[in-house]
Amino acid sequence: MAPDTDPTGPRLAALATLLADETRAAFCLALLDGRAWTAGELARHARVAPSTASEHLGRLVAGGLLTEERQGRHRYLRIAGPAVAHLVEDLAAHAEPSGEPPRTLRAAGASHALARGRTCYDHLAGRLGLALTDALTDRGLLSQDTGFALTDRGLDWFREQGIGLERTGRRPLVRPCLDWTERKPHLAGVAGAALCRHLLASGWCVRIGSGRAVKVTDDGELALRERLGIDPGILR
Amino acid sequence: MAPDTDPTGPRLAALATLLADETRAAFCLALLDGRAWTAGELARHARVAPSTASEHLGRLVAGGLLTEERQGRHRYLRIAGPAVAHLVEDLAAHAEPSGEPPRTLRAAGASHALARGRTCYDHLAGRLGLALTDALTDRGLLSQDTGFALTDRGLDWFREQGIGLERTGRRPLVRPCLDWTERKPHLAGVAGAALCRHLLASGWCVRIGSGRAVKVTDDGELALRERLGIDPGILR
DNA sequence: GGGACGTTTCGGCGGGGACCGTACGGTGTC
DNA sequence: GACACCGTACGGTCCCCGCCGAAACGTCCC
Repeated sequence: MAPDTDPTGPRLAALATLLADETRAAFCLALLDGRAWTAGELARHARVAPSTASEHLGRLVAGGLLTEERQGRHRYLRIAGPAVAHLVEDLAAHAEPSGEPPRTLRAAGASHALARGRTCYDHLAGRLGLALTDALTDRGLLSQDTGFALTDRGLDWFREQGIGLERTGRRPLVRPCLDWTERKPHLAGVAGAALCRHLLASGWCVRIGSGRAVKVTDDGELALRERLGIDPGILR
Repeated sequence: MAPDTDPTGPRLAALATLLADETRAAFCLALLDGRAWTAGELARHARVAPSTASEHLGRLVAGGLLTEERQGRHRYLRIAGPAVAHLVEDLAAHAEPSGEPPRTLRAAGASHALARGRTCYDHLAGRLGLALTDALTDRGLLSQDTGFALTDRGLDWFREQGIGLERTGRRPLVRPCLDWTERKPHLAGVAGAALCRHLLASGWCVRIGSGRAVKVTDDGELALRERLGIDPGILR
């Protein structure tokens, strides 16, 4: 029996409290695009007064979920790290009951772009992320039969493509990420982040507007078909 | 940019709210032993009035985190499933700042037993869980180099031991679980649960008292040394 | 310097929820 | 049937916290 003075309960509750508010949850979800937002942008996004946002952001930073960077009169905020991003993603995946179609046209348009491809903190998700993951799996570079791991041939492939896989700290090389639109896992972890950086750096995909949506370029369609046999039609 | 009417935020907040209370968090952590507790037991454990516990349990059940089973005048409660257990574990792991030694002697004694071996919902954790995971890894049955997956030899080993690995639904065959005492991942998922069941059924380990602590029996020490080369000294 | 802008601090309001005690219904036991 | 026991419904209290507006501070630009 756990001792009644187990400090884990209060700490778990404190952590959950940070995400237990609609405004703070909206902040964290928005920041899942992996980039830095200003306090004002977040306030407008969540439709609350700047003063309200300021308080919330103070708590999220104090709680270690976000980090801040002051530049002049701006306060830039981002998710504190991959572990936090993973946590929020995981929680969001559990919160989503099932496939529920969006209602408004604008939401439908936005969610269509997001469903096609987007960043999920530092890796790719949406149909694009899934297509990459499936292609790696089909070609025997990634094994999902008995877990989730790169094969030896997969390691070679990353090396051939010139995609470095420097392991930093305790972060896993690969990790499945189950996001809340697709219901299948896609590639995350060090390799997922490296692959995302590589596609963006090569100009194979680009960000759309200011959000987390991304789209594959013409060069990208060619490269992905050549190197991974991905049918461009899937990505549209 | 995510639409402002994205329903994910409110749902995420609602889910987090369920764990954002010390009493409810204590309930969920206690139930992580994987067994059913009565409402009264949980109330005493968390030091709240029965009526208070009843309200909390109602919310947790309504929110899908717990399931209930009525038997006579008792109300038995358990974690709703592996996904929920995983979620709570994950959150608890993030909530724990770092290795902080317990203060009271009773807590030290209890946490010592828990550190040696315990169930983590349906698989084994603590030094025992870690020793099993490490042994499987050292013998090339489990690969952690490029992800987390059973090897072909690992699949054979489970078969030889007569441990069935029936996959149910979408649950992964293996999954790393990072709990909050050890800082290294141990084996979870279908295989982790099957291994735990096998050890308990074979009498190689038994539960201590009414909690989630387990200890290895003499038979178990022999079997684990023979089959996985585990030094019994590690488990003490 | 002046003015626009981003952000923070503070006071105050309002609502939700965590808690308890009490009373009550259902269940098992003598 | 009387009694202990487990769980629940209800009323009431208290406190926390999410929100805003107003005012102030710092920064950037002209």
